[in-house]
Amino acid sequence: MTTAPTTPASLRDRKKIRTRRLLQEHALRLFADRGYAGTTVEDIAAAADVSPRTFFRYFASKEAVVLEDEYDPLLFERMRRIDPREPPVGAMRRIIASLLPDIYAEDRDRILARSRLVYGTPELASAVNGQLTGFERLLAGTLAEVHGRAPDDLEARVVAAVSVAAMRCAIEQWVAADGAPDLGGLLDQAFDVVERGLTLG
Amino acid sequence: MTTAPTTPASLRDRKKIRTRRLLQEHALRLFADRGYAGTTVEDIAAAADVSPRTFFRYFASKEAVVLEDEYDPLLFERMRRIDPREPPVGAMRRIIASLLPDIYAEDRDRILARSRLVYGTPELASAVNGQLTGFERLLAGTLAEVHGRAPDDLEARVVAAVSVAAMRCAIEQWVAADGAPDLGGLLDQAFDVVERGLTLG
DNA sequence: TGTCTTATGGCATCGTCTGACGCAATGCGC
DNA sequence: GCGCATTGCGTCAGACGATGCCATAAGACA
Repeated sequence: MTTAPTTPASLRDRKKIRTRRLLQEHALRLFADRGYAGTTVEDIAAAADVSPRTFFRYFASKEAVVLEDEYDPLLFERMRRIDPREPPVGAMRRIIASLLPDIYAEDRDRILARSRLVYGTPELASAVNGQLTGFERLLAGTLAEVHGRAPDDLEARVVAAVSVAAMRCAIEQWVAADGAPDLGGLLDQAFDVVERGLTLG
Repeated sequence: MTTAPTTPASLRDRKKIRTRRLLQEHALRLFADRGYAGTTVEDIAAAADVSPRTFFRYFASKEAVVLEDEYDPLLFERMRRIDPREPPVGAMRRIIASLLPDIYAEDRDRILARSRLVYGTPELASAVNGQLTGFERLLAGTLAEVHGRAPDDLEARVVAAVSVAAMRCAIEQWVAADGAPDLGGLLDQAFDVVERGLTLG
C-alpha cells in the first residue's frame, strides 16, 4: 500500500498519531477479547493510558474507533476521474480491481479481523451501513455529474446503490468464508449477476 | 389495508394496545415538533402519562418507536410463495405492485411523514438500513430456497441486495419529492435500470 | 527563558437503557 | 362475588456513552 513517507512533522503531531493508533489497537484487541459490548470506553482509555475524555477527542464515538477506514478516500478519488463513455459498472469493477492487490498485500488480515468484528456486532454492522450510504451518495453524485444529469437523478442513484450493494455482498461473503476465496473472484461473480440483469445463472 | 377485525381480547390486552399506540403517536408528534434529538424518552413518557421505564417495556429503544412497521411481515409472506420459474426481479415488482395500492390508499400520508422524519435524522436513517438488511437476508434465504441453492449462495444474495437497494432508491426519491410522483412509476424506473444491467438510459 | 498555543485531565451533567423490587390491577377458578 | 396467581407498572439505583467547561500541563516558537 506504499504508505506515503509522511514526515512525522512535529513532536506534538507524532504523539497524536501515536495516541490515535494506540487507542485503536487496544480497542480492537479488547473488543476481540471481551466483545464490543463487554468493553467500555473507560477500559480502552485505561489500556491506552489516557483519560476517557481524551478518547472522545480522537474518536467521535465508540463505533468510530472501529469504522475508521483509510481506503474510502482513495476509492472516492478514483471515482471522480471516471470516463463518461465507460459503462458505470465496468468502471467500478476496474477501479476496485486496481485497488485490491495493494490492500490485499498489506492489510488483508487486519481488514479481515476488523470485518469479522463488524459483521458479528449488529450495532457496528448498522453503523457500517451508514458509512456505505455516504459512499453511495457520493458515488451517485459523481456519476450524475460525469454523465451530465441532475444531482438527484434516480437512475444514477440506482446504479450507485446497486453497485455498492453488489460490492457489499461480495465482501460479506468473503468475510463469512474467513477470507478463504479470492475477493476479486467474488466481486466478479457479484457484478456478473448485476450486469446480466439480475438473473440467476 | 383491510386490517383484520382482531377482537380486542381481554381488557389487559386492550390497554396494552392503547398504551402502545399512545406512545407512538405522542412520540411522532413530539419528534415533528421539537425534532428527534430534541425530544427525550422522558418527554414521550410524560405525554403518554406513563413512566419512562414503561416506555422501554413497549419499545426496545427510542428508535424503535419510529421504525415499527406493520408491512414487512406482509411482504415476507408473499415472498415465500414465489414461483421458481418466475424471474426474481419480476416477482419483486409484481408483489410490490400488488401491495402498493392498499398502502397508498390507507396510510400514504402517515408513511410519508414518518419517512421524512427517518431520512431527515441520520440516526434513524442508519437504523432503517439495519432493518432493510434484515429484510434482505430473509429475501436472500427465500430466493435461495425457492431456487434450490445453498442458503448463503452469493448470487441469491446479490439479487436480494440489489432488489432491496433499487426499492430503497425509489422510496427515497419519492420521499424527497414529498410524495409528488407516483411511487409505482419510480419503482418501475428503478427496476428497469436494474433489469437492463445497470446502464444509464 | 518566557510566552503563546494546544492537548489533556477532571468534573459535572444529560440522556439512553437495564436490573431489581414492591405494589396494584387484571384474569380466573371457585 | 372471593381469593389466588399472573402480570403490568412505578420507583429506585446505576452503568455507560457522550458533551461542555475550566484549569493545567506539554509542546511550539521567539
